[in-house]
Amino acid sequence: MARNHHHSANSCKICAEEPLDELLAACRAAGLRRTHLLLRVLEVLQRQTAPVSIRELSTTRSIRDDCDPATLYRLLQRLETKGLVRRIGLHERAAHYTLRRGHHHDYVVCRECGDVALLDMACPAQKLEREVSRSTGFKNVDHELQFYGVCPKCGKKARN
Amino acid sequence: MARNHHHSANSCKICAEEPLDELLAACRAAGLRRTHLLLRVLEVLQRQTAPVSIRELSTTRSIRDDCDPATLYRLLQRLETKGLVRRIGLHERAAHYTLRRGHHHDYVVCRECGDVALLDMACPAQKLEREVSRSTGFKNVDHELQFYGVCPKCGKKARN
DNA sequence: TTAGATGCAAACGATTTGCGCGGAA
DNA sequence: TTCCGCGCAAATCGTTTGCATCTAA
Repeated sequence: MARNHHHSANSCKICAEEPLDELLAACRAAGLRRTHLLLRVLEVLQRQTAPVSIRELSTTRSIRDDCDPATLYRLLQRLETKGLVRRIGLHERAAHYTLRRGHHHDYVVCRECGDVALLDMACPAQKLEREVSRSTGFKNVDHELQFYGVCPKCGKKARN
Repeated sequence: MARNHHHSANSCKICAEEPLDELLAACRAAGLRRTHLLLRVLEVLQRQTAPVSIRELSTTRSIRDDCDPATLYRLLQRLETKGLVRRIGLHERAAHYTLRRGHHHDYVVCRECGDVALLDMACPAQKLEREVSRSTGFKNVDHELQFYGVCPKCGKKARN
């Protein structure tokens, strides 16, 4: 089961690409310092619609040179704590991160190659959060929904 | 963020507890051998409604003695490949497993202590699988839906 | 008898942590 | 000048793998 990570994710028609300035403003407001690494990471996350792993970040050209893994982990933890990125589990070994964009997104993940595509549809779970909270007593409920399947590319390979 | 794993999961009113015999029959049909470890693992999974991690399995009284972690991992991989258990990511470091019961289940996970509760409600994502397949070209689509929140116990602690 | 399971030990990959230094505010 | 963030190195944890041995079928 090789994981290629083409990231064919189509972009969302609703979420406009947030300018870097605004992201930085949000970071400052959250008490983060305007670091070289922060800048680079935001740039990458901004142009990526699919969730990105730390390994992928750390091998990105612009980041590769000046990047210690530990620092990267710490930065993304900070960003997540401040609510600026969302951490997502995709059944890969490694966690993945996305910017928190205008509205909630769900994903389809290929079981064969790990490719992730963004879903551009009304999320059916969001309206249930309240119901879940009511029925279980859990507070502050949000959710994570992923679909898993075999992407067209891998489907084709299998048929040969 | 300590993870306690009380597993307060309430049981599902619909899924009857499957007799061990039937489980074993299914395993045999899948080509698995009736091993000591297999028996023990099935027993534990059967009485647990919440997903269980391999660590939890390996520290269960009945399993602890005769259990090498590598063997346990391999067994659960086999069981998953054969479609007998479901592997679930819960934002914990470790994967969790449940028996594939009568019908699909979703879960609420406590962000503080990691406690997992079973949700006994109609799953809103199941009917979307076809739609996702159609709109993305992914085949053989299923899904995983988890809600995250703060469980009553942890909510109380925070208020003190 | 034989393919499938196991135990042990070692490798691996993702993530975390401690500590002393450097840079943004 | 003061913390926050950084780099480096080592530790930890979950998981995988190779290999010789064992055992259910």
